[in-house]
Formats: sequence, structure tokens, C-alpha cells
Amino acid sequence: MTTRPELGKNFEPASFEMRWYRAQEDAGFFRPEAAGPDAVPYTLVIPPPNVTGRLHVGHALGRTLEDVLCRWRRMQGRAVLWVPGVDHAGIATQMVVERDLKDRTGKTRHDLGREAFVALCREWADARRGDIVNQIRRLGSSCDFGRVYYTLDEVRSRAVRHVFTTLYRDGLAYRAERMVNWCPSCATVLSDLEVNHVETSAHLWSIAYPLEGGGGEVVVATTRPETMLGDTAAAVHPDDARYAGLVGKRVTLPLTGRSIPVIADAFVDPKFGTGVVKVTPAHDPNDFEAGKRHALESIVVIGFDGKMTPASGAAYAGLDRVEARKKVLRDLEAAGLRRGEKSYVMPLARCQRCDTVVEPLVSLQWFVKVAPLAERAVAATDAGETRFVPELWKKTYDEWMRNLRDWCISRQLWWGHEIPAWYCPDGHVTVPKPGEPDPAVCGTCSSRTLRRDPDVLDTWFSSWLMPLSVLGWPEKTPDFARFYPTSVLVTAFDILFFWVARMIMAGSFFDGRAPFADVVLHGLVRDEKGQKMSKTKGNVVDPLEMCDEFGADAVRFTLAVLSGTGRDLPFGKTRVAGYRAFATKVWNAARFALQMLEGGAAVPPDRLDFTTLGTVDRWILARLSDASGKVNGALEAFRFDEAANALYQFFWSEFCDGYVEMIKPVLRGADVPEAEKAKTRGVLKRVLLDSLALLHPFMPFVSCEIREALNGDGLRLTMEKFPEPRAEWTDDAAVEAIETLRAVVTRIRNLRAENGLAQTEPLAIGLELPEGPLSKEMRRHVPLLSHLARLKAVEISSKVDIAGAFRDAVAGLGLVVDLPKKKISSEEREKLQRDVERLRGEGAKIRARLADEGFLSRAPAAVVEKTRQQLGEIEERIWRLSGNLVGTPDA
RNA sequence: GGGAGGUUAGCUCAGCGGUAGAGCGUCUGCUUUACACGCAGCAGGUCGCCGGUUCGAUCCCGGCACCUCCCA
Repeated sequence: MTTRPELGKNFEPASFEMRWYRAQEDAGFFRPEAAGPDAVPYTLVIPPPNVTGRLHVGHALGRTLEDVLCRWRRMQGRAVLWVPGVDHAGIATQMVVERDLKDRTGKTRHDLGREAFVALCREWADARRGDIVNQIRRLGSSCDFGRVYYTLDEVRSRAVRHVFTTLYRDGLAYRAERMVNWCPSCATVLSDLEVNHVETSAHLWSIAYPLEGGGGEVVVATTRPETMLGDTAAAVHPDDARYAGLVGKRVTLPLTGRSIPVIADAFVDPKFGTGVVKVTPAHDPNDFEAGKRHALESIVVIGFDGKMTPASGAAYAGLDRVEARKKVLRDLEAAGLRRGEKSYVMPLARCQRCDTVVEPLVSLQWFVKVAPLAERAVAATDAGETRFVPELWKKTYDEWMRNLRDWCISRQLWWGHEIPAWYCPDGHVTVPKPGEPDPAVCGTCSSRTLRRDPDVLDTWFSSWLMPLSVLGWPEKTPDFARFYPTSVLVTAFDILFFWVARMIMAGSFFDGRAPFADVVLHGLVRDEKGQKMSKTKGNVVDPLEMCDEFGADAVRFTLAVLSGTGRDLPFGKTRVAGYRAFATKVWNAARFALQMLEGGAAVPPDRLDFTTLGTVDRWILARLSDASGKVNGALEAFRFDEAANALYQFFWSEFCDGYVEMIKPVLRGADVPEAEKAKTRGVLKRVLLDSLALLHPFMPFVSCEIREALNGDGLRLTMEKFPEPRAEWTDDAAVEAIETLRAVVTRIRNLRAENGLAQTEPLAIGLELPEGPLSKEMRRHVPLLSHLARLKAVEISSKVDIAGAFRDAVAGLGLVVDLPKKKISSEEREKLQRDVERLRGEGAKIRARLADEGFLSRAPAAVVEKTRQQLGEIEERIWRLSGNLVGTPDA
């Protein structure tokens, strides 16, 4: 004896959501093995959330879309492997732990020492990881947590080392002195991607550099006067006639007295400032290059701490770069060398993480030569190995791939993958070969004194290997053999470069196969007003709180519906509440169905004989089949919004508002044969069961809870076969009949509402249509029609005579309502007048089209025919409606 | 400076060659024994502007205006 849960009067998702999640996970459904050894794999890798964070709405969106795909494919019998994981987040974790350490003990990481600090980070991250994983669970994500990864765990670390050593062996990882982006606050180098260029209003100062030996001065323009202390040249464009005589002369650098040359170089923009620029090879990327071309000395005046170095001169050494600027300007003023300033808007490079102004500095770092990798990646995407959804993102990807600069991968941090490179006292570099252990002696001079590189690798250097490393690569694991390449990657478009493009590079380069079949790029979640969420604005929405308040099902459905909308997803309480209403609707519809099913026997839903069913039953099955087709088609195309909307529309408008209302008189009718009721009960159950299955990928909890109450096997739903359109349920005649009937009902209700007639006052009507299958259907449904529209009499024939009746044309048939003309409200009369006029205008346009020789000869015959039909219908309607105005008081 | 995208109902957005759609919101009626997180119904749009292609353009092409975003 099973005790099925009752569906309570109130829909309370919190009471069952996590129970179903645990049941599904405990049953092993989230493991690909659940589908059997022969099932076709379907693989996704989760974009790893940052270990320092709490899941935000962006994660909720991504996980929802991924879960919809996974649950849908799982129900189709695929061996779904969705691998969850967490990112060790180098800079972020180190900063959080450092701050925490400072708050608790007042110590810095340097006080603690590297080993102890890293241990602290590890402890902290280990404690946080479980929280993140549970947050993923709260969203309903059906990941295989038995395979959970962490970017700093042993398997992933092995992959990172393998890749670094391989790249080094092949000459694609190299160490070089370059001008890099340095964040003085984070005290590390950053890759180009981690720097934001922000339009900033600044100043352009003009400074005079006196010509040596008298004879005037040269005026240079600069936005960074403090760097002049490191100038080693002034430069003009070689074609600039104004300064042709200047090239080769020397000027005296103010404040330092240094003698520097005036050089000619095409990198100078003659339109910038005065056309003469100062050259500071140590502190500007363009100047750095120019310095190399002209063999200029490079004088470092700003250090890694953002302070002026001794080389800047005793007066400035030790000053912060901001202070130094002020002092330089003051000193120039005092020396009478300032030649004006103007405001100037320029892009300023800022650290993506802490917003500090990034300092371009020359430094010895590790780089990856990305051109060969990009070449493979582009070849793979060009060949369609990986497709982008929406497709237009490929343009952005291609554009970026074409203009790549080498990737700076070393970071001056302690927390992360240590670089597997060692140096001997003579500075020789030793990197072990792939698969080899740490070296004991220098590979060049055999020195036994080796020091490991103190830096760690960019966190993205582990992330870009995700699809490979998550499956155990470079080991030839069974998982890798079965599940690589993966099926889909779902992520926000803002990490297309950071992550997606690099993963495609890594996969296609190291394995030879691109890592994904499809890359789905979704938009960014905004607040309800479309504004970017930010802590300072206080408009951040916590998806987990939303799940608690409205249910994860509602949150998921909302995100799915919004996902189709452009680049921004306006998300907030009102929206979620709106889709919770849908979940509630499903709940209540199920309660109704249960009541009805308790009323008597039902034909088992899998033994229904479609051909023996009534029109209403055949109609809803045809519509269900159509909805199944739409949902599957939309999901195939990654149109989550279309799939969700199709479900919403079908379930609410057709099933609840249509079918359920139409079967009430059948199931409650005293004179309806029990056999008919049993069939309808069977159909009711069939439709509800299939609807729950269609809904399950979007709402994996309420669907199970209802299924349990309805069929006693809620858990089974997760592995149920996903509904598909069924050819045997196609029935155009039934669809036409019911849709006509519904249109008639709507028009009658509308007439009542507009003319102030009580809904309860029964009316007599007539339907005018030629004898045929449709008239037979309508005749058969007179009781239903009467019930829905509150009618006392319905006459169906080719011509109905009811004296003074209101007449209209609805869905191609004549509607005659015994609504005496005097009862027609004046508002209704005005509306009729407007309608007739509008129809006349439309009719005139169509008539003109049909008189157009060009249209008749060139438009397809079907279109011409359809147009003729339209005209007929319009004329019919005009004739009928205008008849209502004849003889009325206002006419 | 280079590139991409957008402009459709009050709001958020679908549609993309043959008579304009959804959700939410507004308005008007409803204690209709599943549901007021509801039921029924109405209203609301020169589909940014100007040209072109076409029998026919919201949809294709060109230009313009305004707004985003990315890269430098």
C-alpha cells in the first residue's frame, strides 16, 4: 500500500525541492553510468565558480541553461556527464586571505612566510569549496559530483605542468624582458585581458625642453609629466617639415640636466600636441619600441611599488607616482618651463580587479607564444568543429584571434600553480621535460644550486585546460576516451576571450580536436530596470535567496525565459513571482486532475486508442504533440526562451483554459457514459504526465512532486522518455473544430461584457455554416458550447432566422446572437461603426491588390488564392456587422 | 581610431518578404466548488528616419540619427 502525498492547497516549493534533489542524486541519475554503457555521451564542463565567491545570478543563469540541456538529453537516453568544479582564483583568494589575516592578527603574508601562507590559503579554500558545491545543488543542477574538480587539485595540477613543460620544450613558452602591465596595488603583472581601458578626463601638459647651446626650445606635450625624469630622447615625425631642422640636435632634459637627442620616428603623430613627444623607453609601450629602434637608454624612474626610484633623482626618489607628478609640475613651473595645459580625454589602463591605474613597466616574465595555437583554433572553428550560438560571436572571436599578442602567464603571487622552472646562480633556466620530475641539477651547467621560479601561473592557465583536464588528460583515462570532446559549453559572452577562445586553443592544439561541439553564449543578468548589478548600487539579487522565496523551479523558469532576450536579462522579484504563478498554476491544475481521477476509472494513458476518442480529447493530444515538437525543436536550437514559452502557452492557455474547462461538463455530467469519462480521464492523465515530462528539465522539483501524487513514481520522471511529437496524434479537423468553437465562445463572452449583459443570462444563438464535417462537429458540441457560453438554444444550419438578432462572422462562420438591437450599447455601436470602417479600408486595399496585374501574374498562386479568401471573409464580416447598425437608434 | 550589435505595444523583448506577437503592467467585469500566484473581456503599435530592390518590406540593400558593447 503506497501512500501518495496529497497536493496541498498551497504551493510550497521549499517543502519538497531539496528532498527531490537528494532523491535524484542518491539514485545515481546524475552519473552518466545511469544511462547504460551503450548510451551516446553528452558532456558538459561547468564554468568553475570562483572559490572566494557566492553564486551570483550569472551563475544561476548558466547552471540553469546547462541543467535544462542535461536533463533534457538525459531523458532522451544520453549518457550525460556534467562535471562540476571550483576555481582556485589566484589573486582573489590571496587577497581575501591576506585581508583576513591582517584583520585577525595584524600580520602580512610576508610575516607569515610563503609556506605557512599558502597553507592558510589552502585551508581557507578547502573550507569554502563545499559551500559552493552546495549552492550549485540548490539550483537543481544535475552535475556528477562524484567527478567534481578543483583547479588546484592533483589531476589538474598535473595537466598544468604537462602543458607548461610541453610548451617550453616546443619553444612556445618563453621567458623574456618585456613591457608589461603592472598593478602596483596587486603587486603583480597582469595579462592584457586583465586590464580595462577606461575613458578618463585628464590633462595634456606642454613642457619646454631647451635646445643645447641656446637657440630656443622644443615644446613637448605629455599626459604623464612625472615620466620625463626617465626621458632619453625627444621625437618628431620624419616627414614633419616644421621640425626637419631639429632632428639630430640635442636638448637638455629639464630638472635633470641630462642631454638627450631629438630623433625622427614614424610612431610620432604630428597632430598630437605640438608634434614633438618625449620618449621614455622604460615607461611607455610605444617608447619602449622606439627605444629599441634607436638604441636609447632605458631609465627606470618608477618602481614596482609605484614609487619613484633613485634613478629619478634625489629630489623625487621615494615619492609616490601621483605625488611625483605634482612636484615635477611645480618644479617645471619654478623653472619657467611650463608652456600650458589643456584638458584631454584619454583611455586609462586600470587593473580589472582593483581599479588601480596600471603602470607599464619592463620586466622579466613568462609568456606563451599564442600565434600557433590560435592558428589551430581558428582552423577548427572555421571547419565547424565548434559552432557559436548565437553565430555572430564567431566574428568577435575571429577578430580577437587575428590580433593576438603573446600571453603573459606568470604572476607575482604565492597562491596558484608554481611555475616549473628552475634557475642556477649563473641564470640558466631549467624546465623539466614533460613527465619528468623536478630537476636536481642545472640543465646547462650542472650546478646543483637550483632555485625554483618564485612566481605562479595565471589562473586562466589552468582554466583554459578545463575540458581536457577535467576528464583526466593528459592521462589516457576511460573518461577522456569516452567524453572528449564535450558537447556544449554554456557561458556569458564576457569571457569569450579570457576563457572560451583559450580553451578552444588548448583543446585543438594539445589534443587535435576542438573541445566543444557548441558554445552557447548568453547575456548578462541585470536588475529589473536593466541596470548592471553592483554592490555599490545595492541592487544585487541573490539567486539563492530567490530560490528560498519563490522556489528554484520558478527562478530557473524565469532565467530560461529571459535568456533569449538580447544581451541583457532584466531579472528581479516581480519577474520571478510571475513565473512562480506558472508553477502554482501547474500545481493547481494537478490538484484538479487528481480530483477528477478519483471520480472513477481511467483508461490507462498508454493504452488510449486515439481514433476512438472524442474531438476535445483528440484536440488536446494534437496540441500536446505540437507543443512537444516546439519544445524539442527550440532546445535543439538552444532557444531556451522559446521552449519555455511554448510550454507556458500550451499548459496555461490550451490545457488549463481550454481543455480543463471543456472536460468539466463531461466528467461531471450525470448523463455521460462511464466509458466516455474513463477515456477522458485517461487523456487528462496522459496530457498531464507528458506536460510534467516536458516541464521537468525546467522545473525538476515540482514536476516530480506532482508526478508522485499522480502516478506514485515521482523519481522516475528524471529518467522518463522525453515526449516527442506523435504523428498518430495529428488531427487537423479536431483542431479546426475546437478552435472554431473557442473563437465563438470568446465572441459571445465579449458581446456580453461589452453590452453589460450578465454572464449568467442565457442567450440563444445560431451558427451559419454549410453542411459538412465542420457543421457536424459543431452540432455534436452544442452542449459544450452551451456550457461554455451559457446558451439556452443553439441552432446550426446554413441560414438562421432570428428576428432582429446581432450578426457577426467568426472564424469563417456566421454567428447569430439573439441580442435585440435595442440592447446593444451605444459604446458597442460605436465600436461596430469603427470596425466596419476599418474593415472597409482593409477590403479596399485587398481589392486594389487583387486588381493589380503585377500581383496576379507574379505572386505565387497560393498567395493570390489566400488573398481572395481574405477579401471574401472581410466582405462577409462587413455585411454582417453593418446589418446590426441598420434600424438602430443611432444609425 | 577599429569592430560588433541595437532602435517593434506603457515596460522587457520575440518575430524577420505575404493582413503585427508574448510576458508583465494598465483598464473593465467576476466569492464561476483546481487555482485571486485566479477567471473572463477590452484597450494599446505611421515596427527610429530617408531612399532603393520587389507584384508586395517591420523583415532584404544603401544612407542618416540616436543608444549599447568589445578591442586599441
